[in-house]
Amino acid sequence: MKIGELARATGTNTKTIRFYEAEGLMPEPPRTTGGYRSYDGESLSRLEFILKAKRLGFSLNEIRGIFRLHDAKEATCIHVRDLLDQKISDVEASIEDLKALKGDLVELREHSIGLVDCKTEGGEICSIIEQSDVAHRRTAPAVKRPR
Amino acid sequence: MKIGELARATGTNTKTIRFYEAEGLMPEPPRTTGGYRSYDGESLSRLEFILKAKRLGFSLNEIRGIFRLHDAKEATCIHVRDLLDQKISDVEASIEDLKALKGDLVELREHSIGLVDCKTEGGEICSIIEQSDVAHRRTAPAVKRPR
DNA sequence: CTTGACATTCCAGTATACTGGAAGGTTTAG
DNA sequence: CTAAACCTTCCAGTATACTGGAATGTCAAG
Repeated sequence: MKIGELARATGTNTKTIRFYEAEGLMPEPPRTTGGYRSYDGESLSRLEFILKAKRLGFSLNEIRGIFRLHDAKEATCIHVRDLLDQKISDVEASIEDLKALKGDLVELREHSIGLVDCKTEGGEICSIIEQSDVAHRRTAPAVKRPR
Repeated sequence: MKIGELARATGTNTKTIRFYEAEGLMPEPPRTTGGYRSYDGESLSRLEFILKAKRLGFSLNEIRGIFRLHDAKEATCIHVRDLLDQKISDVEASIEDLKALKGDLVELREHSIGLVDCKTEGGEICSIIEQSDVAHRRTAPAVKRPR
């Protein structure tokens, strides 16, 4: 199986697979006489594993950690269970943060209904934001939505 | 006001202020004879504005957009209101994503209680993750928590 | 005059996860 | 034989928001 086939089989692309190899997530596969990477079913499983774990919100670094145990032939389940617990509590905390942020934003939005214009009087930039009292907030998390 | 004082007054640091200047968020201030940046109250307001907006989850790029209007002497409130609406719906969508992710993770966690060990039998890496059916999920958002 | 705190510029690095492109080699069909 | 499709390496760039450090200059106190 060449790299392009593996890419198609997993819904990734060749760049990403080579990147994972360079990052030590995928093992270096044997090569054909022409120098092409030649993958087997194990590579396919490994790549599928990476993609599943990523979908669950594991970082490449966390995935690397799982593989380190696996490649040292140690049991990974206990470790993964811990990661899972950690991730669940991180996700819960993130949800709470976002709810608090949403509260602040909605309040600001409601407050801004009355303002027809906040045209720069005396050095103001935008009274909606300037009049917000967000000293209690930590910097909000990124919420960029994929298009 | 020198850069260090401005930093102290706002709870930032000098590196960040110079960075904002390089990014076009802070104007280039006048210099003392010695070449030191010399800030006034307007700079202070501007920096405070940046920090408030950031706390509300606006990116530097979005803040730049607000300033572009302001510096062109156009009303910023309508624009900010739109940003606010956008951000609110982004935050709502993020919350929903995270709830779905949490559901998946909790399910996996519960499923994993029964497993004493998933020691590598026949090429398995970790059955907790491998047996998860996450084809329906898009890649989960980052949930790294600041320590 | 010296010392220390503060300032300057400039370049480079951090973290994350890739992506783009150049320049070239291999394989397969026609 | 040639053209297309696919592969190779290597370097650099994307986005975000800074941070670190070197080498050097300024200023006020003692």
